[in-house]
Amino acid sequence: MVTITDVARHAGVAPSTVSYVLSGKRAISSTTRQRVLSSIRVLGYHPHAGARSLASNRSNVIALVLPLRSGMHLPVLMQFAIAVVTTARQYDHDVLLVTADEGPDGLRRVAASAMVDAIVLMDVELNDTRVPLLRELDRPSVLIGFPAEPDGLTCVDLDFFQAGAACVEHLASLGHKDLALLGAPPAVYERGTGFAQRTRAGFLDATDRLGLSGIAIACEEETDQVAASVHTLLTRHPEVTGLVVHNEAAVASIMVALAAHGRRVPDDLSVVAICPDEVAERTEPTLSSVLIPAEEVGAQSVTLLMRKLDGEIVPDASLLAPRLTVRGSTAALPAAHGG
Amino acid sequence: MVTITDVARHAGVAPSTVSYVLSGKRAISSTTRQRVLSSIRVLGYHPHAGARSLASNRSNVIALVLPLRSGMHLPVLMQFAIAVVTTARQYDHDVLLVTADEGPDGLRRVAASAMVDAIVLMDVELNDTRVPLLRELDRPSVLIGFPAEPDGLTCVDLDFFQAGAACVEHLASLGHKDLALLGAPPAVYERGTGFAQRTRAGFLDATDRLGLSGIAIACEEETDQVAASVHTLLTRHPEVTGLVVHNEAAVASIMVALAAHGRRVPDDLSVVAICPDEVAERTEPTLSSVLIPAEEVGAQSVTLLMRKLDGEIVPDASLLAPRLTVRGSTAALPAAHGG
DNA sequence: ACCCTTCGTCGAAGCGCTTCGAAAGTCCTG
DNA sequence: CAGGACTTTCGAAGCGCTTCGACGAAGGGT
Repeated sequence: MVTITDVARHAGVAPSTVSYVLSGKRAISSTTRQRVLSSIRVLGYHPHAGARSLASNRSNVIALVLPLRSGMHLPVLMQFAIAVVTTARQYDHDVLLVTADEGPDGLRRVAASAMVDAIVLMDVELNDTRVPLLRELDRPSVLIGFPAEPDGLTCVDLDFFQAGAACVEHLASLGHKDLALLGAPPAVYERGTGFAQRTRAGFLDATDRLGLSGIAIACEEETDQVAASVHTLLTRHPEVTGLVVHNEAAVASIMVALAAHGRRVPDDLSVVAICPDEVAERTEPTLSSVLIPAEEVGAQSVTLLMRKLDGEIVPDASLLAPRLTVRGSTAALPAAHGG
Repeated sequence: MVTITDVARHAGVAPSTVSYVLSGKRAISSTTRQRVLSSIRVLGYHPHAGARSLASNRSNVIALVLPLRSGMHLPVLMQFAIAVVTTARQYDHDVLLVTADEGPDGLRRVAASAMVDAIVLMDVELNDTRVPLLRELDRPSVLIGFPAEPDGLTCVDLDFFQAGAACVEHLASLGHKDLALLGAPPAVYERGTGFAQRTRAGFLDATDRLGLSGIAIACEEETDQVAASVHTLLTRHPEVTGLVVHNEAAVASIMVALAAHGRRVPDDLSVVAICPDEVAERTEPTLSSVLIPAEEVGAQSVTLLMRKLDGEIVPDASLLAPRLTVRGSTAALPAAHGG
């Protein structure tokens, strides 16, 4: 192994000088710096991470904590993770992947052993058991999602309230007056995952505000139950012409169920989904949708974390604006509608 | 921060004694051990990871390297990742997530800086640029997937050859004689990702061996192109009654396209897929399938890695046997078939 | 010519841990 | 009861790095 002493000897300087060249914490003359850098290159020197973290109290590693319930939609989780890693690297940090199945102890361990400098919590729930722990740990942290009491915590997420509203506004602009929301499974609402509720609130608020009729119902993920939900909705509320779907897993089944009911999309019924682009583009017709900007959320959370590590004060809540992409599943309501 | 010296003082022993209690590398009397352990608990001591890695040359961290092309199916990747983390924890190791977008340098960096003891490479391709680097690094490693020249490398994967064969055998056992394989997109075959080719080889070998007719064609992932492929297949080869699908992303579209052609599954056509269970269970009818045992592969790779870290010799190739689950998409060929 | 800065570099201490050799204590054996 | 063989614990060195104080050399003002 090549050590800083080897580099120093090769360059004819003191080890501390090499350290200062690398960290830039003191001025080093240009000629010396060049000599040191070239020695580093020649010898293929890489600082020993452990030694560095021992001496400097900084590991340059952040923890990325996966949610407790892996019921969460995996591809989106993965997109988050990739964005977090990529962004962290831009700040010269690495990422330690921590699962919650050790319980909160895993978090405590990586923090207390000085393995990580800071923490990103993914897919935070309203009553997340990891959150109290986070408060007692002294490490900077950022949450993706919102817990019940986010005071003093830094949280990042898509603005689901706005997302729900954006869907309503889009449908309203096309002339639709009778809207429905097919949301997450009932269990998700009960569990109190914030995003489902916030979407529903945004949906209801917007329909109210615009003087439209809006029905919000939960929706399971399994094909047959989806069919049942759709059946119930369409028979009880045949007047509905605009449908908002906030349930990635059920999207495909819902489209099938609508077809089975003889409702053509978008001719008879316009559909807007809140889901990743890839899901929206894999249906027939493609879905107008509000995407979950996983990359943006991941990148933003790391950026905030780095600012906190630098001692900056950052805003408590960062809500990323929804972006609605119009595709093939929404169309204007025909002028003469039976009503 | 609580250090080993604090613990030693509290327990009335030398720091080295505490260290030996923790590592078990020397015998410590039961009474002393109890005293030390209780001090550790009382003080809430966690060893400093950096100091430990500096002194012992072991970081107890392994690198998990994501594939270069994130085109790979993300949920499966995530399942791998979770399994790797969970298993690593059982061996008291943590996992550093490394993306390949820094190029091979990222790998070199984490290895050379002693940040990780060993490396797991996910989704290895036939001509993977990371593989030569792995050979020059001295760290133990395990690959998930097979490169073109796996000599001397430890590789783990589903046995795709057997998987292709298993699908054929299942269909054959139901009396089907004319089979087809809808595989990965052409680009995947060209790129040389081993698993696609191995499945095809297994499929063709088995049809050959059993004296069946077998047609293997590639298949894109987009809905309209899938429809075109299915159309071509069914019109050119109307005799086909058994279909093997090895393309997760296209599964749903294929089912739709078959229906559009008036082919009922499984009445007119039996379908077996090679895909994760969740995909197989979300179609109508549910799909008989060979699953990609992501958890098993992830766990197995870590287990092998740990054995290598302990200096054991492990087998070069670990092929996990396919397991076929019969669901609703396969049925016996009616005795009298127009042929 | 002198003192006072400023700049660039060096040397040494110390981060918290592991590990090796040795010391102290215990127990047999002859 | 001396001497060997263990057992259990200690002390100190050292892992590779950062950082702080200090020092010599230049430069500026008087």
